[in-house]
Amino acid sequence: MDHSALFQKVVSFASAVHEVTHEMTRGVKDEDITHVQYKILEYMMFSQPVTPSEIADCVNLSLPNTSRELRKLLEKGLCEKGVDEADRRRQMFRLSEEGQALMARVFAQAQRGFEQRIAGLSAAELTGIEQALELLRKRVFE
Amino acid sequence: MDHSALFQKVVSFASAVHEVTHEMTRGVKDEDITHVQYKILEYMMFSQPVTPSEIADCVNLSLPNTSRELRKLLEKGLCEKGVDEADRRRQMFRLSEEGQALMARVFAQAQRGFEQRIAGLSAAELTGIEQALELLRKRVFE
DNA sequence: CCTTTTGGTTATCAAATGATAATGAAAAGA
DNA sequence: TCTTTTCATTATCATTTGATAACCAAAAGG
Repeated sequence: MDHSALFQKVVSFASAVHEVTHEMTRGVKDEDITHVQYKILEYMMFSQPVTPSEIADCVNLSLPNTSRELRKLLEKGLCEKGVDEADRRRQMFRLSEEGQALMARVFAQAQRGFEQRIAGLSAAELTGIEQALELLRKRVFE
Repeated sequence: MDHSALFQKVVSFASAVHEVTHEMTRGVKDEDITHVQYKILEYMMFSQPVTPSEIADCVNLSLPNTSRELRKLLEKGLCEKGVDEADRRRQMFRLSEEGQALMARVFAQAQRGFEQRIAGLSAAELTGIEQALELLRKRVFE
């Protein structure tokens, strides 16, 4: 079975998501971090604590490069490191206070952009959006 | 009015889209092009012909850098250049045969990944996906 | 005409990212 | 215990990307 038409819609949808994301997170430029460093911090926000291997998987980075970026984040004081006492090979990373504050700033600005986008929508429409998000996430985007 | 919860869902959804996109387009690595070059070709697929300025806008690239990447794509024979006779400052770019073939290969592989993701879904569910895509695109992602 | 603006190109440099090899330390397994 | 595997780090290099200045040609606008 061929679903070319649907596939093309998904592709161009993904492209739109990329562009809007890029626009909404432009506040990152005001902070002293690079784009991949931001991705790492963002990932830490949603799942803490995390190991370098997990980060490498989810952010699509090699382990050595992940390690390098984590070191930079540590130097900037944006995250903290601990050891998993159950398995002392595993290094556990989490956001520091400062890292949380940074992400709060970036998110606050992004959220303002988001609020503008959805301004004027009814409660029913917002529910529709939420359901659409969940549907796509479950069926298409893992 | 504050929609933090919905906003967070959008953020993590966008992140999932990024990841799946990355996974589906890993066929790009087999081709002799970089990621931004691929983005440019992808953009050309959906709107042809395009000027450097338009590309720069949509791919979030400065004009000089866009020009540089377009030159590389020309050298690789993946796109063609023409002049807008109405306004001879404007350069019109479009995919070459070879560029189309390249994109066809990448898309074919990506579509296989997509087909696997949606394998086993009913026609009704597919329609639901399509509607969700359109809703989100219109209300949230421009 | 002459000036200004717009669209594009080239050149150049700094920074970020990708890739790989070598190493170490802890755990798992024989 | 000894070997192998896993997780992580450091170091290094090539490539890609970002940013900026200088420049050119065509159009627009007096």
